[in-house]
Amino acid sequence: MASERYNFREAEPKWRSVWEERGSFRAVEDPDKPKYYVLEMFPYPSGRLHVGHIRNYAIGDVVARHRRAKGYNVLHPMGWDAFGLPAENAAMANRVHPAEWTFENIRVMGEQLRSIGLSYDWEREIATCTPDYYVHEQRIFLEMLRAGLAYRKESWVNWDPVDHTVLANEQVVDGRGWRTGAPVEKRKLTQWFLRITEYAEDLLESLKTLDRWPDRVRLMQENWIGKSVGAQMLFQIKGRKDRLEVFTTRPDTIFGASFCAVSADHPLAEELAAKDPGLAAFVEECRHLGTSEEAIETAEKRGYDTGLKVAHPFLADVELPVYVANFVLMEYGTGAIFGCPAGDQRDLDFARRYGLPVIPVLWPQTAHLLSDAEFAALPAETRAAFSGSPHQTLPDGREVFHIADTAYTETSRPLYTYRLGPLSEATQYSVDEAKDLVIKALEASGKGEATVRYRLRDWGVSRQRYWGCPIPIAHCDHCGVVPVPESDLPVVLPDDIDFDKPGNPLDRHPTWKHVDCPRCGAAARRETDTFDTFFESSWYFARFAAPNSDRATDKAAADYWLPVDQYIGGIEHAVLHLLYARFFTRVMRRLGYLGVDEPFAGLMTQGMVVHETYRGPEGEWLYPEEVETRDGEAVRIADGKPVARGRHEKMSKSKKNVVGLEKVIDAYGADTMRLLLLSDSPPERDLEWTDAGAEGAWRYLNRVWRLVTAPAVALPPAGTPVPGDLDGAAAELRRKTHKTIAAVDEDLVDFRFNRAVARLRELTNAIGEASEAGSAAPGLGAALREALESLVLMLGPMTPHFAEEVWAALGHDTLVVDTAWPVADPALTVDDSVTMAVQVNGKVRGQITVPKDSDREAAERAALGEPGVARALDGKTVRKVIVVPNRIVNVVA
RNA sequence: GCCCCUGUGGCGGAAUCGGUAGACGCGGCAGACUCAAAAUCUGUUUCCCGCAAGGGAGUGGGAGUUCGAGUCUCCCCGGGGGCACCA
Repeated sequence: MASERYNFREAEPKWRSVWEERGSFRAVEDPDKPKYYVLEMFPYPSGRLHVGHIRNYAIGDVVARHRRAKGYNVLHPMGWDAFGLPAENAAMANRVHPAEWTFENIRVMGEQLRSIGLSYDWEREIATCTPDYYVHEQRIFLEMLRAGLAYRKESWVNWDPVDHTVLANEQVVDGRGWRTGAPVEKRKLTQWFLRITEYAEDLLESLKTLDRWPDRVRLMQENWIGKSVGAQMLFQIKGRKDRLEVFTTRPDTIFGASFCAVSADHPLAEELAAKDPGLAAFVEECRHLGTSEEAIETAEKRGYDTGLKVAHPFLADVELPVYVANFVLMEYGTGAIFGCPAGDQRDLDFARRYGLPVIPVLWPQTAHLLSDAEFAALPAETRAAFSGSPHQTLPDGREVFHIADTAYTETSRPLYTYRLGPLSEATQYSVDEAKDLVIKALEASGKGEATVRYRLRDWGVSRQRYWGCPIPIAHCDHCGVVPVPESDLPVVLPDDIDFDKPGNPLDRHPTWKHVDCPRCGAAARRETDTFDTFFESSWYFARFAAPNSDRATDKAAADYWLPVDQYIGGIEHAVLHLLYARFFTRVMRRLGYLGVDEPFAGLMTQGMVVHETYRGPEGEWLYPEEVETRDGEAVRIADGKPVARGRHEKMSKSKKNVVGLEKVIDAYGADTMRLLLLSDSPPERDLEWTDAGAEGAWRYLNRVWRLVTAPAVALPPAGTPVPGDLDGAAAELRRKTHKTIAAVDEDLVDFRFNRAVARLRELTNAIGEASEAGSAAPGLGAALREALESLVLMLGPMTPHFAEEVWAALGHDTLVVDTAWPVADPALTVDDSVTMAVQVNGKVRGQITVPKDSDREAAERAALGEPGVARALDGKTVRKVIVVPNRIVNVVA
């Protein structure tokens, strides 16, 4: 006798071991089958998983299982992004070795992932902190070094004072470290860099080919790469031999230039500061200026006059003073600018402060350019209006232009009146024409040229930390920087380290860093920096193709599996990991490892799982299980004190609004959790986790369970064909079944899991209704069996254990994971008759049911015969009837 | 400041092409079963007027295009995100 409720506690472990024994998810290259590589961003093993983490994997598993059922050869691997700072922090806090901490977390999280029935090929599991894995990146690095794609240089870097390490530009968010949130300091250090900028144009251009990526992510990468088209200009420094190199996107404004300025970090500033204590003090001050948003908003535009002058490239009698200015960034362009106060607000603020000329070079062609004298003659209140905009209409009707303290940056007008110095006196050009004229003149005189600049910087990969991949380099007093020979790889991290003091334990290790120079044999020092941990995640997808290869990957296997057909992960990696991985793929192709340029053909960025937050009487965060609702008020269970319900936020340990995985699985089973994670919201949006939602999903599974185990109408045995000539409830159910199959298939391909679930629930409702409606109808049992079996097969990707249990209960001795996706009969997905709405003047006044594809006349006749329509038309003349076949009739009266 | 996304019942959301707005679920309400409860089932649930039949309004606000607009165009408002002293 079947139990009234589905027993997930027994069923879930049982089916998992069946799949495991049969190797159901093992991936083997097979050239005769279409391949499909689905990958979820692999996790950092930080501790325990909660339900918020699972959404990503649940989505990936639906995709993998659906594709498998559709006949694809699916690769669905899982691994661990296992190097990282939390392991070191845990080591310092708990005196546990980072490796021990990491592998324990991998064990726990691996068990957790296994407990939800994800269809991974666990034989391909990798952990990036093992020498087996990182030896390959040491080799790739040495190959990059030889190819000129890696280099060492001294530069200003972002220093995280809490983690005691350098950060890449991508890891600095609003002037703060991405992990610690601490304000980033500037330090000058010698670091290893990877030449990602060499691929800037390719990375930008190829974004256009990634048509299965969200536009949002492509846009963010586009902004990050930040292409600017402009000109490089050379200004001769008076009394010196060298020239000042400046980058501008607006060469057309050169005739409005009134000064040049360089960054405090510019070599010229450093050189001059050595002899000028005032300048040295100013430079020092600039370096301490914060880079946060508030700091920038409030910072005044300040400068220090170096006393140097440069020649204007076109005007022989004009000299421009050179300042060191606090608003010029060394990181962008050349670290030097020319200032055109009329066309740039910062330059204008600066010019007003230091009494520099403001020379308009462009203004709306219809406006009269006021001279200073004309402007001074205006009444005070009229002059005040120019603070808002330099373009004004005077009380006497004259349209005029004069710059007070707002620069004129308008660029949307096609034509300006330009003052292009000797190139042309005031005349009309578009901005683009003016730029071209100036650039041609620059190139003709050897004082500059058209150029393209990118915001993207080379990727600094040195980290002053222990728990990362050692950089395979030795430093020798005689030979300098010497790569470790390939035969000596891997350079393995030492185990015996201590974390008593902050900083890098590799630096303090008594023996590890001492090594004989690979070139001359003299005593040398190992590089003690390790790689940025984004190094590991930049190529792991290629390793999964051949996880045991003695090369980073196997070319044939990689050619078979790559690119990843569907990648799934959080939006937070839109520029970090996803950009680095695209770069690495290009590098690995160049080095002969891969045959593709783009690692991820399809990308889906899933939303977060959010949960209500709770705060107790003292404002402290409370876990959901500490809170209950009494008489509509939230109270703390322990003492009944009132609890404030807060915003619904991303599940996080710090806000305590997490729901433990084990708790949910214990109460409802993994399938209920999976179903809820898929059903309530579209995957790219945030999803609210509620107990009521879990209850609802659990109720649904039991409803299906009862329909199968206690059917109202006896089901024929498995394998009984459905009669071709059904009618009534049986025929209707059959149509519903086939329509659902077609629709769900499409929904899953398009990641509309919430809609797929809704359709399955509709089919379930239809099954329930049909069993009640016509117990005597001929063929109903067979139609019910077909409906139930289709339903179960379609539930397979979402609730896999449940589907197997129900499939067996339906009398099958096969597995759902080995059964093909149901096929919709096209003849059964369309109806013979259609219901059309009838509108009168755009308002719905009735409905008609007519044979499908009825001609216009028939539909019109039926529509006008509707009582509700006739009533609405009473006393009116029909002027026009619009018939949209099979959809709508609109009567215009 | 620039760029992007988004706004639909009490709530999550559906409406693929401009064609019956609110599928499906959550929550609520009423009822059945029960000694009672749980579980389950049935009905109902956008708002307003009405006993009802029926009518009116309605997709953030305003205008427009159209026989017809949640969907297209323009302006405005709210929410979220990205970039940013970027020359």
